[in-house]
Amino acid sequence: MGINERREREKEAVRTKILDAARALFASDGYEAVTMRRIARAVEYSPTALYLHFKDKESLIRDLCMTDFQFLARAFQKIAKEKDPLERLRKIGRAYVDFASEHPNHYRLMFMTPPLNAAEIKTEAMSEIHGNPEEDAYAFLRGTIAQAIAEGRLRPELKDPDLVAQAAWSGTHGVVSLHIAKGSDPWIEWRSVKKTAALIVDALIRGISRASDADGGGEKQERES
Amino acid sequence: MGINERREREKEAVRTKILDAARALFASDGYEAVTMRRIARAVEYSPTALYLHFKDKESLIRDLCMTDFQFLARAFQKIAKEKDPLERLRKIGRAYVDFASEHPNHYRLMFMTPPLNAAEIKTEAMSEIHGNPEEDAYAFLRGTIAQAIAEGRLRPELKDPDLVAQAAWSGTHGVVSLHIAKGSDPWIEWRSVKKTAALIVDALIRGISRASDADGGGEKQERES
DNA sequence: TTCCTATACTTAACAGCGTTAACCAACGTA
DNA sequence: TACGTTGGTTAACGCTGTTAAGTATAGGAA
Repeated sequence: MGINERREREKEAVRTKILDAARALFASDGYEAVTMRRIARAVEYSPTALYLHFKDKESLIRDLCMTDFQFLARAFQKIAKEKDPLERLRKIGRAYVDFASEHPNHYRLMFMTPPLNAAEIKTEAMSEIHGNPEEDAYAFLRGTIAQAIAEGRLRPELKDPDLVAQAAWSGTHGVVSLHIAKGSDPWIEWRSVKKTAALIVDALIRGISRASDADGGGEKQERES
Repeated sequence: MGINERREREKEAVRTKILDAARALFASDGYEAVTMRRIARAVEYSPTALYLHFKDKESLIRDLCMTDFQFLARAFQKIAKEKDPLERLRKIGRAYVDFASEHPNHYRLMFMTPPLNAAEIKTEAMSEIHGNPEEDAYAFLRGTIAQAIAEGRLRPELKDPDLVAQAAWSGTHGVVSLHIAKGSDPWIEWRSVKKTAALIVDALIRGISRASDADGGGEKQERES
């Protein structure tokens, strides 16, 4: 009965082939270049063939994102060995900024574009990932904050790990998304993403740390154009 | 010879009529509802008539934005009377978040959507606005930071007003843009924009303030769902 | 008054988009 | 050998931004 399995394998193969083509289009030609017809041309199928593998463009894109989210989560995993939660927080910030700088088109898709169907669907594939710090980048960040709170490293009024995690996330997201959206605006003398991100991460960590802790960290001054 | 002037007035009238219709569409039906044909239907002209008044959709949209930028700058003007730069900074943050919360569709257009023509054109109308704190919101923010630096309120290593201004901007932008783009993601237990923004603004101000100044501010704890 | 030209506008059309309906050919099964 | 399932196709619909070509009208000149 390996015959059905073989078919499923083949189907899965063209599925990932489609996803890879879409990803390549994103990376090379940017967001608006990714159309169903161009993806189809890239994989040498008719445009309608894509609909045998994905319900519509929206869900194709969402599938694309999901693997990218896991990619980011895996990047975070390399930081997991850092014991000190505040230092880990700083490294998370750096890894996040690196990811966004290296994959701006993916970043835009993942974090700057509201889903077309305002109410998103909870697929089962996602519920496995969700909450698991090894595959869910937000959970990893949240866990780091929770540890900092548990160890009494944060100011006493900061007791909600979600709130603090979202604030921290917002900091780095703000820097990178502003650059992606407005970085070509000639009216502003932009400073580099790296520098701005370093400043905001340092200031934020100082700002949420308990007084006795607030002087540490952020010591090394990076230089750049 | 008032005849040409009258014509020009009439032309200007339908021009603003078009812009108003587009703005209304944005506000009521959101970003992707704004199409040339729908604008045209709203003003009771043929779709192609819009091209007599705007080069293309891109520049129509940009014109729309420009008046919105000025609207934001005027909102900031109400804060100008606040003398203390750090307190003014806090109020800027609040006003910014309020603006974004009240006009999410405009916000998305203004700050979350990269321009189609990567290289933006410097129109003369813009060069009048640029740098003038009364019409340029960024200039107003930058000026506030510069004052704080001049008065010795910031940590000594923070000497570049653009860098600090961009970091501060990124903080609030991060919060609101994350909510606009991902606020309907059911996997995250979102905290309110207001609360998150208050936290990040307070923490940031604490984090960039000179040590002697860092304990002040951020005293009142707002409550909400 | 009559002709002419510039101007504001329209209709028709093009190419590309996401998506659906109808059709077709090949394969595994009975 | 006949049959239904499966993976693919072509044709088409209604939408998008935009251009080309045509039309009516208003103002100036004869």
